[in-house]
Formats: sequence, structure tokens, C-alpha cells
Amino acid sequence: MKFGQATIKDIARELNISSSTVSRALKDYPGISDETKAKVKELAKKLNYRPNAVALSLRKSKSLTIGVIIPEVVHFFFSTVISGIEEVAYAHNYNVILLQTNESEEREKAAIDTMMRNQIDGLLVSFSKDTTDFSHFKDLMDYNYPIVFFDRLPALADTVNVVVNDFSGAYQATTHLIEQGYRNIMHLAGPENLTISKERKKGYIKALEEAGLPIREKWIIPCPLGTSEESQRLTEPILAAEERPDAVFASNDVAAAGAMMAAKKLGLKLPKEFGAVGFSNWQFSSMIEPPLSSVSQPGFEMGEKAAQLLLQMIDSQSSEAFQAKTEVLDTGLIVRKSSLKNS
Amino acid sequence: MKFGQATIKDIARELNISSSTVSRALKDYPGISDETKAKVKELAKKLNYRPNAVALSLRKSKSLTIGVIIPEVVHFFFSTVISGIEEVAYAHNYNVILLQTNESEEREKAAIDTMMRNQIDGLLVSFSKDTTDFSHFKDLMDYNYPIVFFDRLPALADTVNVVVNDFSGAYQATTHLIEQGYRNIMHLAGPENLTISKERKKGYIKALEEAGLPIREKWIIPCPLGTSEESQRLTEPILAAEERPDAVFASNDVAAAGAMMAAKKLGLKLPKEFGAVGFSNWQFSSMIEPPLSSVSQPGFEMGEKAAQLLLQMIDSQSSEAFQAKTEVLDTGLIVRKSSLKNS
DNA sequence: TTGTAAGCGTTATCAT
DNA sequence: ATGATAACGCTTACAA
Repeated sequence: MKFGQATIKDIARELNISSSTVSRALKDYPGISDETKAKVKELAKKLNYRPNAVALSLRKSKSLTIGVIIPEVVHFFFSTVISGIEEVAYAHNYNVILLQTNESEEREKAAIDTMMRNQIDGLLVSFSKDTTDFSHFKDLMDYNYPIVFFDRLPALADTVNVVVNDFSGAYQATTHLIEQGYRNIMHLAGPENLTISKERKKGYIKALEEAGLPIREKWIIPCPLGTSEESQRLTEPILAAEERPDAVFASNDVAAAGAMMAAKKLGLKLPKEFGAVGFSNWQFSSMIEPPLSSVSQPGFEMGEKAAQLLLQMIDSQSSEAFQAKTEVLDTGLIVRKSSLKNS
Repeated sequence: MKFGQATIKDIARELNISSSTVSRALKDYPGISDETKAKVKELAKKLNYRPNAVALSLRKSKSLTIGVIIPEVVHFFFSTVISGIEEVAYAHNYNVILLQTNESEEREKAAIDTMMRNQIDGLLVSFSKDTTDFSHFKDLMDYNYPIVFFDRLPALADTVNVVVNDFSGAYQATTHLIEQGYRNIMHLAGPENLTISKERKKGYIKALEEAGLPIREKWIIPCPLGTSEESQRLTEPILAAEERPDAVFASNDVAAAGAMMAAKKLGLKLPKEFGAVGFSNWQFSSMIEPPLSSVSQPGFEMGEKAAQLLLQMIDSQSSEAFQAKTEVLDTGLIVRKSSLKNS
């Protein structure tokens, strides 16, 4: 009874009635006299009574809290997703508990342990880059524990997922570069074991193939870190070579920006001599010079959708809600100056 | 007992001993035979026993959870702070529950209500822009409830706070512009009722005064929204005027970027004809053209410090920990091309 | 060395 | 229309 918080018992004692009556009066149960209801409610208000959610959780084995496991918070896309999750949770009177894994599998397992100890009702998961063993998720799913994966898909059967259409986003972006007249398009790829990276790479390749352009493996560069320094460093030698690309499709905006910096450093004119399209439409993309074209990901919607699916699983417990499904959200191509060859 | 989670009772039953013995054995209490301890621990492991944190919270009136109330997650600075909070909390086995207020005072009050219902052990608060009534915080403080305010300071006595040195950051930034040879420096200010905005404005004015430069009220423009569109729109007429500023010190990087866009649109050469320094050193600042000089705020450290102070209040409950104090973290000036007049 | 019982705050069940 | 009691899972005096 921290901070003088009043309990049902306090109210009961003061009014000389039983706690069950108080409990029922507070929730307008039938069979309680209007008089008692009024008295109880009045006193509750006066004492600033707040139901103890912890006691409720224990009693009902339900915490009205959902857990979010995410690689890092300081990431435009992820923070946008969190925001979407927050909104839906708030609207349904659920709380959000946040565990950041810093892309570490160990922290991920610890996070799950914490969530279980705290009787969290369900989990929204974007697992870390180098998670290869998914048994900690599998175990939960075997108990019918509600989990929705977002952005990153695990190598597990029968999961409920929300992703964006990475393939088509990448395909669109690359096709756009081709239509603009770029012919030698390199690709800065994401971490190799993530589905999103693979899909974006596939979309890139598909676009080249369809246009009858050659696929050059040496121009497909994985950027495991995803920092602009890394991509600048990796891109520079490629642009300095005899035969060089005239554009880049990057798996994320930061990498694209790094490539642009490399191109500038080598004195190339942007976007005429080197075009670029990124992925995720980060906040900064419109502010760099030239403004970066980018594939926009509906992060907020992803958070909303994932939270909605999870709450369905939690509330209904129907097998329908638990059925494997992958919700695919559409990307959009935001065309800015960086990819307009003849501007 | 969701998901087949084993409880102490299950272990007790299986071993034909009492739950108290199990409880004690699990925590190596003295006076339990090594044999029993071994048996209990073995079975606990086998059953994958996890202590029920909810039951513990109820028993101990302590949830090992701290709450973070923040205007918005999708914000480079705030998300960095959260990251720092997360790290410290994790290291001390505390959980973090996150409530976003979207800069609404009503949501802020609802957030506090939620936190109280859930027996959250303490609060880290950055209140919303238009909160003017702080009684909801005051009420808690009167009960000796642990709260640490960060970034934004409430108009309340005896609070524990963590802020950055906004005044000196702004002073440094403006002085730097002056030293570079800029003479007519405008200021894009933040929301007027926030202390941080006031402090930054003061630092700006102090620098001008010290340099013997005039303060021109018409060149001090509040940007309540803080978007680049807003600042671009507000800056354009000022730069188009007969007598125009030759530099800007902005209360945040986004506003600075907007001003730079306005200057470019009017054909001014950057940084020669128009210099700029922002605040917060957002991720994008190094990537725009010219790269933006900025006052860096130690967001991660702020989160760490705030969490540490809070945990001290929670753990010690000593009046020392609750004593009013304001931890001031130093800013740094990151000089990039946007403020180098003669580069 | 171990067991019993009460209690944290709430509600469901069964009485009255 | 209201009360008594048990239970959620765990800890902790107090007993034995």
C-alpha cells in the first residue's frame, strides 16, 4: 500500500461493508442497491482509489501488457513502429513494455525470460540480426503463446507476421533508376541473413533481368553495419575503378547517403553521373543534397497492424487468430532529385 | 499458470515438501539441507521454473519496473535517451515501461494513472510541450514517489532533474558564428514555454551582447512545431528582406535545415553568404549539404544519468537521494562546413 | 532442518 | 442485496 494508495479493503472498512460488495459496487454489478453503489463510488473517488493492476494480473493471469522486443530504439524505422504499437495498445487499454536487444541473441533470450516472468500477455518481435537459433520463440509458440513477428521473419513454421513488400519496393526502385537512363546500377545490400535483405536484393536482380541488364556480383556489396562510413568506404574503390557504376540502389538510406558521399568525394556530379535510391525514407533523406529518392516503409502502420493482430490472438484465443499468416504492407517510391538523371 | 509455467507449489508437491522450503532452497537460505537444495534446484531447472514477477510485485509492493513518460518516441534525441535508460535499467534488472504522450497533457495524466495502477517503482519524465499544470506530478512527489525529470524542467520546487547545458551550448554556437565573421545572426527558437527554448535563446542573446552586436527581436522567430517546412516558411521572408541575416542559430537541427533550404531557394551561397548552426546533432546533420554544424547533446548519457538517479531514489529511499538537484550535462559543438564562412 | 499460516489486493463461488 | 471464503504465487514470522 505504497503512497497511501487506498484499497478496496480500506473502502470496505470505512463503510462497514464487505470487500466483495465494494468490488461489485465499483463495477456496477446487478444486485447491489443504488444506495450502496453511490456510497462506495463516492468514497472511492474521495480516496482517489485506483485498482491495483498487479493484484488483478495475479488474480486473472493477465497483465494487460504486451511486450516489444526490438534490436534498437534509436532507429527511425523502429521508433516509428513502436509509435504505431503504442497507439493501438493505448486505444485498447494495454501497456507496452519495451526490451531492446542491441542486436544480441543473448539479450533477446533474457528479454523473453523477463517477459515470461512478468506474465506479459503477448509479444511483438523483431529479432536481432544474428539470431539464427529460434528455439526460444518456438518454445513459446508450442504453448500457444501469442507472438507476432514484424519486419524480420524467423525461420519457423506457422508464425504470424507483418512485413513490408521488400521485393516489390526494391524492384520498383531499381526499375525507376533504369527508366531514368542509368544502366550500371550497383547494390548496397543489408545483413545477409535477414529476409528483408534477401528480398531487396532479389527485387533489384529481377529488375535488372527484366531490363536485360547484366548482374555483376562485384557490384553487389553487403553492408553488415549499415553506417554511412561503412558504405562510403566500401563504395569508394568501386567508383574509382575503370569500369564504374552510374547509380546505386541501397538497402537503406544511410548506406545510400554514404555512397553519395563517396561519389561526391570523387568529383562525380549528382545525380547526373551517379544516381541513388535508398530504402526506408528516413527523416534526413529529403534534407541531404541532392535530396534522396527512397522507398518508403509504412512503419507506423506496421506497428498498428502487428499490435492489432496480437491483440486478436490475446483476446479471442481462437485458432483462427493463431493461424499462420503474413500481412504484407505496400511500400511506396518517393522520387526526389537523387535519381533524376536529367534534372 | 499460463502456458504450463511451473510454480513453487508444483515443485513442492512433486517433492513432498512444503512451498516455504522450496522458496528457501531456491534462494540458498541458510538452514536448508544441501540435499534438499539440490533436489529442488534440479527439479526447478527441469520444469523450467520461472519466479512469477507479478506475485512478487504484489507481495513486496515493488515491481522492479520503471516508467518512462515521453512526448514522442520518433525523435532522435528522445530515442537516444530511452536507449540510455534501457541500458541502466537492464544492468540493474529493472524493466522499462514506456508511455508516449504525443505532447498531450491529457495523455500525460492517463500515463501517470496507468503507472500508479501498475505499481511502477519510479518515473522518468519529459513532459509534453503544453503542460502548464504540474499538479499531477506534485501529488506524487508529496507522497515521496520517486520521479526524475529530464530535458524539460517543471515549474515545481524540489525536483530531481537532468538537463543539458542549453545556455552554454547556445552561447558557444553563437559565439562560433561570430568568430567566423557572421554579424547578423538570426535565431529560430523552440516552443516558448519550454525551459530549454528559453535557455538557448538566452545563450544566443548573451553571445551577441558580449560581441557588442545588436539584438533584433524581428530576427528571433519561435518555431512551435519544429518541422523543417515550418522553419523554411518562416525564414524565407526574412532572408528575402532588404536587410537580411547572414547566419542562423537554430534551436534544433531540423529548423536549421529548413532555414538552409530557404536560403538555397533564394540563391544564397552556403556557407559563405549564410551560415548555420543547429542543436542536437541529429543523425542527418552530417549528411546534408553543406554538413550542418550542431551542438551535440549527450542523450544517451542523459538517459543513463536519469535512470541512475531514479534507481538511487528507489533503492535507498534516503532523503539524500530525494533532495532537489539538477544534474547538468555538457554539450559539445560539432563544427561542420555550414558555419565555416571562409571555407 | 522443515512446516504452518497469514498476507499482498482482487474477484469468483457459494452462502445467507 | 450482501457476506464469507478461497484462490492467484510468493515470502516470512512463528512454530515445531
